[in-house]
Amino acid sequence: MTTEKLEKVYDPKTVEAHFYKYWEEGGYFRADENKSGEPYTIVIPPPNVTGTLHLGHALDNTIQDILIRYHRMKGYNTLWLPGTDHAGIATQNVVERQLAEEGTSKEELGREKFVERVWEWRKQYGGIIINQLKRLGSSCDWSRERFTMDEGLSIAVKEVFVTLYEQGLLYQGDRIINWCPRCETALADIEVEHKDLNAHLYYVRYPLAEGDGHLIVATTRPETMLGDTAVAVNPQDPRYKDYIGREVILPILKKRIPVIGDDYVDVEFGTGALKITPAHDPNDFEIGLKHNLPMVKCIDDTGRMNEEAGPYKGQDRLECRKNIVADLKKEGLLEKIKDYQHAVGHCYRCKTLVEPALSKQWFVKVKPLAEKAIQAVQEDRTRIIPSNWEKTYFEWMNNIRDWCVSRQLWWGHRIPAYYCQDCGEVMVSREPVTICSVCQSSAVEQDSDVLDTWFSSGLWPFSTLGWPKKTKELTVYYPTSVLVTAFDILFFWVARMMMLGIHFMDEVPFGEVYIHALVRDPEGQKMSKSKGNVTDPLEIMDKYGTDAFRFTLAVLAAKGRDIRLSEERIAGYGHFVNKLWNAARFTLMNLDGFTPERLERPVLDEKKLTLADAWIMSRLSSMVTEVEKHMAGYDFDQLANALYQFVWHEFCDWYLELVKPVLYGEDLIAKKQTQAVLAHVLSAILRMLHPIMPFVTEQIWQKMPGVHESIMISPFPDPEEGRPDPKSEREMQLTQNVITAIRNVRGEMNVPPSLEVEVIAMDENQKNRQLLKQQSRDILKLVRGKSLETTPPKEKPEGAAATVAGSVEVFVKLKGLINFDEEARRLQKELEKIEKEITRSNKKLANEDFLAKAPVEVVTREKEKGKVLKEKREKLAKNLDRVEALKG
RNA sequence: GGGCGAUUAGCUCAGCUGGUUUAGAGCGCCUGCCUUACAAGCAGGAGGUCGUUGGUUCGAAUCCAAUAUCGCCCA
Repeated sequence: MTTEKLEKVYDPKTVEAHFYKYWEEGGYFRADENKSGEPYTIVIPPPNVTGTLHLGHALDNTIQDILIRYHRMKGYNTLWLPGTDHAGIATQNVVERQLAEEGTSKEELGREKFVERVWEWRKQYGGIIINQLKRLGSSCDWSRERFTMDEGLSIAVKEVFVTLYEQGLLYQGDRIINWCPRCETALADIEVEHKDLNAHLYYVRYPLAEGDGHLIVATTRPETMLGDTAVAVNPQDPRYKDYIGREVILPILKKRIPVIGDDYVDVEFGTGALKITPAHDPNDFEIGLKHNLPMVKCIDDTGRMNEEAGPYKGQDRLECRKNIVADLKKEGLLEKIKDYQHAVGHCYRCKTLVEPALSKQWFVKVKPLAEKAIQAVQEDRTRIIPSNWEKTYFEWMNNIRDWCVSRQLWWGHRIPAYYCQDCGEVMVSREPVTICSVCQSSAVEQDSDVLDTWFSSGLWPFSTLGWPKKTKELTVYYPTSVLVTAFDILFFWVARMMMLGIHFMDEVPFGEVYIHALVRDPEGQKMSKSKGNVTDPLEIMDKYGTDAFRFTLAVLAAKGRDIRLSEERIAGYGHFVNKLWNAARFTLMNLDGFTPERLERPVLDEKKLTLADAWIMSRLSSMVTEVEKHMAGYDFDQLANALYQFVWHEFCDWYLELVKPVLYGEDLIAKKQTQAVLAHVLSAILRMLHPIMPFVTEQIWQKMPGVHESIMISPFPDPEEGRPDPKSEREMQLTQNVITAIRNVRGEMNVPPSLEVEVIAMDENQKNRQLLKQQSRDILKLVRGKSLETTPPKEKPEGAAATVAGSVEVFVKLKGLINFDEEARRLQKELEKIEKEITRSNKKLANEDFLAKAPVEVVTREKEKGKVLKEKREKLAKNLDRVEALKG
């Protein structure tokens, strides 16, 4: 058969588009729950529908795709389930902005119309990130794509909400929550980002109601004093304990408020007297409850002061702060202002300053759920990799507080709680409620709030498989095998899935959690749009090809490390893709007339294998073993590096060069055998690389003789496809050393490239001589040599440069060319190197403690090493003497 | 304030449970080559007291302690 040739340069663009379509249309991504085989499941961390692919996604999905493609080739029943997240706040913000541009607003539109608009928006733009994932080569089962607002997933959400309510694990209550005045919604604790701000500590005098004097309180938020309902001091504090029970006048509002005693007050902080604002601070709230204080909210939902703020009503909270400080100063009640640095909460979506505020919300009682989630990790039912994240996980889970799940948004899962307008009854129900179950009134209204997006994504590993229905998919694919994500959503998402998965499925949602690094810019900064340091993965893929990009991500994905992505690095691995391409081009050019019986296990005449063939087969065997090891350990950097090393520096640099004489030679039987090995090793390389570089490997694969199917479903190589052969590896090692030594001489002595040199190799070891004789054709070819004489040690040739490779003394005849000064210098340099090593080795061996305490094999090895070094030194020294004499 | 991590070649990073590592890779640098797979290439080369100081050990880039610098998370 004839082989189609490849183009000279690999062109990623056409290949990528072509093969993605080929895979998708061929149904290669599709999972089948009725198929046999051990299941291997990954659910994608669903990106926001509003999102576009960033480097974090690229890394995350590249890793998942590597795992999925690998396991698919290994014969697992593989499912990679994709989808997107409805991203409540983010999506609502996007559509609101769109409305603003049109000169309207969601309020003008009304809730129903607005939600329709969001769905429309989703239909139009929601597929963007999905297409970008395809661009990356992700082999997801798109026929199972899910969206957190899908009907099925919405049923799951309702079921979970109602069940938790029935179990007493979900309640409505008045608590301090984090309020974003821009988004006008409550946020969960972890949706708040704390940033250090340079602020001020204001010392304010609160005059005593009876008699002279005052208490000074220190606060960072003077505007909240309008909601103060007490001043607290520590009862142990001698400065203040007599004030307890008296009253002070709240400045500005001139209200009388009590001085109370509470251990909570830190005597060291500020003045030791603490203003208490129960409606605007979580700690003050607790104290307020304990002491039965009134709770006065003075800031409204938009961040403005309300009627409780008296003269400041209608002012923005920060404007009010300025004014109130000015007024206090005027009244002589401001003691001093100190610079003060402290962490202030910001909305993680819009970066607005968050306001702690008293509010009626729905909460999940997470403690009991968290306990089981902690246990699961302690018992290794879920392994977190790398394991140092376990500590962080435990830390967070142990200090977890009730989870505020209601959001004052319009876009999301509407809370299935209903309120009777007549008798006030609260009804939580799976079905819509129209009649009050207590008073039969029909004045029933559903809660206007929606649920936190993470509430629905917390169900992702099982809601996507059909839960609460008992589906075949659930039995086959749950629990999932591994969850791949960055640490920044370990708590947001992973912890929630753990808690809810265990609670509702009675089984952990995933056996392993692989936490990978965060991608940063070359300066180590977190990439963000506001910093303008964002690298667009799509531009990268356009420029260097998807395979080069994916390979780079894999190489950089070392555990427990942030990734700094530089373009030069990607370009470098682009060269690797091209190298592979050209190696394949060469191979295919030389397979004419060859039809493999079996590509995976070539039929070989073991006795007639050339040294190169036996060697590469042996190396291949170890390579496969290594690849499997790294794959199992999530060591993608080592995986990629090992393959790079093997392909470039063993397969290309050595094997392909050694194979040329056979392929161009007359011995047709030998040629056929080498063709079989060559084709086989290339095929194994392609299959090993395919999970990382899917496109180029598929393109080459399709050109291989005898191939009719996608590489995606070809078997992943196993070590048996190679042929472990330590003897050949040893022999090849010696051959390579001799070749390198001669090349070294040529380079150092500036031998003109066109000059073919005569070489003499001396060795007492007869086997070595025989080996070199056998390999002389290859050696001569790789060093541009004219002749190779192998002999036992004898008189050294004149006018030759000498070097040593193992036990072999190598002489390169350079009569007339040789510059003795230069040769002496070269030998001197080599000797110095050796001398250093010998000194080191001698020191070790002279140490009696070493001989006594180190393991025997280490000592033996060291002795052996010392012997070899000394022999080498002797040879070099003799040659140096000779050269020095000739210099004479 | 508590916790985690980093510090290795000019740059970006590997180096896993101490001893075949004489500390590696990519990019960059120097020398020579357009050798019919690849100049996105080939061959050769230079470049590191492994942040600092102590300790453990026969042996430390690797383990321990302190310290410096930087980064992240939590309060």
